[in-house]
This record gives sequence, C-alpha cells and structure tokens, in this order.
Amino acid sequence: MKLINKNTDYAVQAIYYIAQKSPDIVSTVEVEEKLGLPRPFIRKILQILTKAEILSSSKGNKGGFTISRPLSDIYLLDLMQLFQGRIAFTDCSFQKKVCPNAGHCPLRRRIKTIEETVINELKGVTLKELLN
Amino acid sequence: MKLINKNTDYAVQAIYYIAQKSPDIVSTVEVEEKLGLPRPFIRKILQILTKAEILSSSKGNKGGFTISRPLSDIYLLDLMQLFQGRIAFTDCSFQKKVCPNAGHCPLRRRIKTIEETVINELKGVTLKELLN
DNA sequence: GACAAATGATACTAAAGTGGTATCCTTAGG
DNA sequence: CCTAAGGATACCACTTTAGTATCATTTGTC
Ligand code: FES
Ligand code: FES
Repeated sequence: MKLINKNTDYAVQAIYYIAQKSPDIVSTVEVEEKLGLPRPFIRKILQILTKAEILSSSKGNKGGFTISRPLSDIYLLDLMQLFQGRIAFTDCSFQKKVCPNAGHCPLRRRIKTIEETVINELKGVTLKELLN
Repeated sequence: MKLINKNTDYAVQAIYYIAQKSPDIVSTVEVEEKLGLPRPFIRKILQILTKAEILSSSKGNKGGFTISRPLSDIYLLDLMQLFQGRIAFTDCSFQKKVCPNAGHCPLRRRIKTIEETVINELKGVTLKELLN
C-alpha cells in the first residue's frame, strides 16, 4: 500500500529539476535525459503540472517549461491530489447490506481520525522544505 | 487509496459472527448464509485466520470453526498485516539511480513519520473495542 | 512562408494488484 | 465406508497503475 505513487514521485523530481534551471526554459527531452525517466510518460506529467499552473509552458520551436511559482508555494498534498485523487482511506469497511451502525461506528470514526491526521501532517509540507 | 481492503473487512465480520456463537462450532456454509458473502472466498479467509491461530478448526463431518481467543486480544493491525501485508507508505520516492540523499532525506523522514503515526493509531485497536 | 522543434490532446497497451471461483485432496463423525 | 466438513492450490476477472504511441497545433529561425 503506497501513499505516494510514481506520478507524484516523478512530478517532484521534474519540478525540482526545472526549478533549479530557472529562469531557463527546459524541454521534455532535457528532463528525460537528465532524470532518466520515460519520455512520453514525463510529458504527460508535465502537461498536467502545466494545467495545474505549477509550470508554465511555451510551445513551438525552443519551447519548453519553466516553474511558475517558488518551491515554497508548492504543496506535496496538492501534487498527490492532482495525480492520485482525493486521499480517502475508507468509506465503510462493512458492505452496505451488513453494516449495522453506519452513523456512530467506531471503526469508521477511527479510520476517519487517522485519515485526518495524515492529511494534517501532509498539509504543511512544501517542496521547498522537502528538497532543502 | 484504501487503508482497509475487502479481505480484512470480511475477516472482521466473520470473526465477529463466530465469536458471537462461541463456543458453538460454525461451518463455512453458515457464515456464508448469515453474512451473504461468497462461499469460496470466505473459506479462504477462514483458512488464513486459522493458520494465524485466531480461529481453531475441526475437520471432518460436523467440523467447522471456533474463535480461539477473546476479541480483546485480536488487533485490527494484525488482521490488516495478515491480509494486506506490511503497512508501508513508501520506501524511497525517488528511483534508485536518481536518489541523491538516501540517508537523511526529508521526504523519506516525513513519510516515515506519517507511517509510524498511522501504525501507532492502529496498534491500540482491538476487535472488541471496534464492535462494542 | 516553409521547416523543424517543441507542446497539447487523446487513445491505446501492458503489468500489477485485488477480488472472486473452482477443483481436488484429506479428515473424521455417524 | 460414506458423507460432510476443512486444507491446499491453481485459476480467472476486474480494476488500477504504469507506460506508449500518434496526430494535431504552435512558433522561432532561416
Ligand atoms: S460498519 Fe458501516 S460505517 Fe462502520
Ligand atoms: S530521495 Fe531517496 S530516500 Fe529520499
């Protein structure tokens, strides 16, 4: 069970690399060569980051990507939600038909608490902090 | 991203039912009929629980399962590990070749902290507490 | 303006994980 | 010895995650 998947993982690396080169424009090819990640895959990730306005892109010849905000304004949690969807540990462990006590179920409460703890832990983590 | 999968879920329900009937011997068929879970699937789960010495089984005619310890001695975390493997959120977010700082990496430390928090939260949860 | 080098959009394929099924073997009470 | 149970194991289906391919569009350079 992974908390962080490969998309998020690669995204962090790519952002880090592009931020380092700022204000230079960095092409997909460069990211692929420097980081050794599969090209079409990293392209898709860069596109998503651009849509999320974490990167800016310029098309055409000599085009590429630049970072559009400081690392201290990019939150790990946002990346995770972007690439992995909402962080939810469980809805109801019991199946609908069986579940006796949807309202005040201790399991549900427990899991929910844990989920909230994790999200709170993650909330403060920016890429800046993460990567020194 | 689920913290609890169906195996664990079904296991909790089955244990609860069998504990309720204790000291009667309960057959797979009965569990299946009462809880409405698919028979071959629940059979596999009961087998695993037996191997883990949470249930005891008697073979042959009129055989079946009984609970082998009180609900207060069965930990949710143990069930999760039994059916879902080790709870590990991530090993190294970066791939081996790229990872610059395996030793004192803040990401790793963060995620590890979160993982430990979750495990600690879960550690205290017994089935007894869970099911009143 | 044509060309080339870049991103945008989108659809597809492959691999892994999860959920579920089927079959045959072994045991033991009646 | 027959039958009703569990033990072991192998298989299949579905979903999610990871990765690939293709074509269209944009834009700097000559
Ligand atoms: S049993 Fe359904 S919400 Fe807990
Ligand atoms: S980057 Fe490898 S352990 Fe953190």
